[in-house]
Amino acid sequence: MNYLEGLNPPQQEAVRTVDGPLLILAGAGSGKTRTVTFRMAYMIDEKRINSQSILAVTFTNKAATEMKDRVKKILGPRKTRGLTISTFHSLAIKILREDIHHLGHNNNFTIYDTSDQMSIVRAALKQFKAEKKFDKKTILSKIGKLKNQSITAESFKHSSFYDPENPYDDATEYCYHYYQDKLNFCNALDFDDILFFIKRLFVQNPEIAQKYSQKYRYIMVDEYQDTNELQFQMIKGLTSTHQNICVVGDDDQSIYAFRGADITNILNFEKVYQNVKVIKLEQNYRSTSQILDLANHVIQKNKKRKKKTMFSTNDNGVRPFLWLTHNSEHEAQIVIDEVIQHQVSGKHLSEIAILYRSNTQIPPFEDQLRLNQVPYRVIGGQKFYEKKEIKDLIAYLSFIQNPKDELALRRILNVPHRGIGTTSLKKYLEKAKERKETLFQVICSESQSEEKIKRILSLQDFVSLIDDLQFKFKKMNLVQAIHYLVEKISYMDFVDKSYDSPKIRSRKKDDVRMFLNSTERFVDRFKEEATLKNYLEKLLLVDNHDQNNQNDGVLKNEITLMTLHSSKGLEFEKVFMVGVEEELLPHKNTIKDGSDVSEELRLLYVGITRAKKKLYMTHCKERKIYGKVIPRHQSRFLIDLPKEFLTKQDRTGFAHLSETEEAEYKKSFFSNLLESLD
DNA sequence: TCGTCCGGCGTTTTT
DNA sequence: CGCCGGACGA
Repeated sequence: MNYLEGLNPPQQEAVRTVDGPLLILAGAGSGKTRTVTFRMAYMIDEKRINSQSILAVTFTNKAATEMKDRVKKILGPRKTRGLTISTFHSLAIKILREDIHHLGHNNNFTIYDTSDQMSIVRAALKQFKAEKKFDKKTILSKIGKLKNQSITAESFKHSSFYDPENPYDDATEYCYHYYQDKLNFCNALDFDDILFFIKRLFVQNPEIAQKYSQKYRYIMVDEYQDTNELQFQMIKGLTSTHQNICVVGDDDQSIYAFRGADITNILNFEKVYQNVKVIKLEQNYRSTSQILDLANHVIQKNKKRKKKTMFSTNDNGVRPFLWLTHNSEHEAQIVIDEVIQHQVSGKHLSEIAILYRSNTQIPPFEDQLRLNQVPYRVIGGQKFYEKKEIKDLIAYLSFIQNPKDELALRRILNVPHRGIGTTSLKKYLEKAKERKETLFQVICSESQSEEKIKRILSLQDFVSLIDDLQFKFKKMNLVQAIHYLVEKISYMDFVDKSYDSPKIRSRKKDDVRMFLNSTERFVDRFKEEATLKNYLEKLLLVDNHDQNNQNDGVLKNEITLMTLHSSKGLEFEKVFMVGVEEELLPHKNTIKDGSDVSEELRLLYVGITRAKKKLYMTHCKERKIYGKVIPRHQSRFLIDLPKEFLTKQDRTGFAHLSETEEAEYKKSFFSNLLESLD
């Protein structure tokens, strides 16, 4: 097969450039995934490079899976075998499971998620006892940022990041120590640690970095503009024995600085590696030229960027709209009116997306969609494994796997209720601290007590339950063992007792069943690889976006609602970007004290470039914020825009319609009203 | 030990 | 306006 056919010259150049550092600046809709997957196929099939020495790194599992599927489609499963396409975190975990002992840690570690982190910081703050109240979220994000800068709890106080005048730094310093001690004690790592440990491993033992670098002779990184400092360091380590590094990205689509993404990684790539070849993919195959013109015009206001201008040979199309509406209800109403028009004209609803800056904008749209019985799907929101019931069961699994996992133990100790509440827990925790033992060790020895009081008896029951479970999980396969667990602790009965509303009860029990089903799917898929450890890892790293998406690639007839952030990488025929107004885009918190709003502008750019054929933006005259009506203004990014870029229409009256259209509209409005009264 | 009431606060998100 | 977390009472 000729892997260069059907590609434009810069795309071909990118495919052919296999050796040495390569930076592909791939603008929105420029056929990036196509180029990258063809490049891998070319390397394996044409250049006869062993697939085992090729590594592609992505951010999300979804992107990794997609890339794998696309390469498999080109090469077939046989030639694809051995190819590693992985997220940063999965790869890092794989390396740590093998080599973390060089840092004096146990490879049996557990991974703590955000809510685990929060409960540790909460406990730390309780012990810190300051007059002033500190916000645990702020502390946690400070700790995360420090880890990203390779600052340990010990080095914080002497680092340039520590400001003795700032009381928050004092609290952070205390909490960081408490937090990290707790993690160590529990044999746990948080998401930042996973990368931080890789860095330390590679720095302290360069021969290990070299080992992996020699294994992966050809490395590719997707969405490079989103990498943070530690991810950059990890790639540096992996390329310590060669320079075959291809990074792909678009600085104009960098929207994750708030979580540590460092745009200078892509801007400085040419300085870090020698003899970098730069290829720009500037032809857009996605949008009409009027949509693209608007996008180009908007983004050029950003000064710090790699210069690149997208062009297309597509149709002119329809000029994008900006609609002014009364309030958020009216905004939703006219958007959904348009959606219905699309629907009655017989077109597929999967062609439409509603994009917003903040999840708080969702309710009026959901109301309107339900009212009109338009099928829809909201992306994001609460993750499956964050639901209480699922967390309970996962805590059992974590504890069975890692008996040092104190958080898991605390979670399950009184679930279902065994009469071991916070008072007893506190007592045991203190004893554990005194004796330098784990919580479970204390509980075991307490249960040995001769006293035949209720508390001791239930402790004994608990200890023998855990004993039994550990045995069963060793002996049975995962599905049988988890079913046994749910039965043994009568978890369904516990759920029944926990909620009054029958509706919520059945929803929660469905969640549990869904969890059991997903275990079955996991075991079916991974067979003998389906260990408890692997399952826990998979659960935590699972992609928020594809949990509802176990369908077979057939698009459902429903519209999609999601944040601008989630929309990156996707495309739709029609896009409605709603709430394009000051304090929402740019968001309120980015406006204050002359801070940088360029990321907000890029967010607008990402939204615009999702649209293939039609783009509608909206803003309101006023909006209810936390129950209070506030006057609103259109986004600064769209003011002063020359007329030829955008059709601005006032939809609060009928001014945008001709007289006959107005009569038509009023007629249909009143007949709709009469219908709804039936 | 568990339920209820009140006060505070409120982005974006992956792993 | 609504959720979450802490305090306090049964």
